[in-house]
Amino acid sequence: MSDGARETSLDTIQRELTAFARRARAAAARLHPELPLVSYTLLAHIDDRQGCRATDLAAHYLLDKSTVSRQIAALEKMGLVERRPDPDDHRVQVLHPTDAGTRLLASTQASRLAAYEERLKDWSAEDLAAFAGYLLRYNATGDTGPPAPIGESWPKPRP
Amino acid sequence: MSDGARETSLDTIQRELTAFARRARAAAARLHPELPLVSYTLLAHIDDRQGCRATDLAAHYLLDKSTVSRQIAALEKMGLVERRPDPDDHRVQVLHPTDAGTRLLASTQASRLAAYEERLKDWSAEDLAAFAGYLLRYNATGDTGPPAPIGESWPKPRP
DNA sequence: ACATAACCGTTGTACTATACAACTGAAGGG
DNA sequence: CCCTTCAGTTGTATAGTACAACGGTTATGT
Repeated sequence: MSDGARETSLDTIQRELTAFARRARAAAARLHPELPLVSYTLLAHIDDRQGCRATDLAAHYLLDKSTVSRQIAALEKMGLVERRPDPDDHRVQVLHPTDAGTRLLASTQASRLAAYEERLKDWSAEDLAAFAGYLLRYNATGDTGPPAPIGESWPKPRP
Repeated sequence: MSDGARETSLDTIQRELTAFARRARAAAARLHPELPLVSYTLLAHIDDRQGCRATDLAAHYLLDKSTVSRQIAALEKMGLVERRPDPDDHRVQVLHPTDAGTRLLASTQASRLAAYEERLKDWSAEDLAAFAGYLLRYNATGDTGPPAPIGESWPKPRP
């Protein structure tokens, strides 16, 4: 297969992922004016890994700690998460969703899922699985899940 | 029963696409501090469809016209696009990239492509093609949302 | 033919998300 | 004990965005 085909694929991937990114927020905002996209994402993560720290969130999403701090503050003010002191280390705050947070998250996820189902209703289960697999694979490269083992092409140290 | 599998795929797609969106901007900013993501995207579109109107951009990216107006103004101030009056309709401005815009876009696209190549170097050409195909299909499927402003069938031709 | 509607773009205002830098407070080592 | 490192907060600045109100332009209906 020619390099041209590979380049075309890369170009398409770049273009389409970017196009998606451009619309994701707007779509999310329309779908859930109550729980902004970022808050939703962080809340979902907190719920997923119960008891995570703000620093974990920052590392996972490549966000500045100040950004996370403010987002968490907002979530707390909305009564969706609570901070618990870590007895072992008084610097850290352990984050947990409140009942309200869990409930709101569930309902948000449900309607979000419904929107995706609507949008992807014509896709076969096989295509969905394959697409999901590619996305996972894509995001896994260069992700900050398990401490990056290898070269890590994106660390971007500040000069 | 395998509705569960379908739901899992949908959930993964939703989660991973969102994760991507979360990082796209940061990554783009690090990669090209000179040309912000949004400006880049709009400039690319203007270059792609030479002679498009601001309203086209707004419709395509689901942006408010005021947003596009300001972005265009910024691009113009940077000397990357120019507005030409449309003789047939004095309301519209026809947008064209300047030489500088074309050049900057080319260099930006090149290094962006290189970043993707680096990131996806382990993927086979077949996987890249399949992933690109899924993304195209995803983005091409009717844009959802309560507003559903206009028919907007999204032709999305690829050059 | 003209009033009215539809449309294109700009500007004023406000809000979210974000970064960077400076700071406080808490461990952890010499 | 200092000194460094780490977790989080706060001050400040900027991009990106939406919504609403507006001015100019074209299309439509009676």
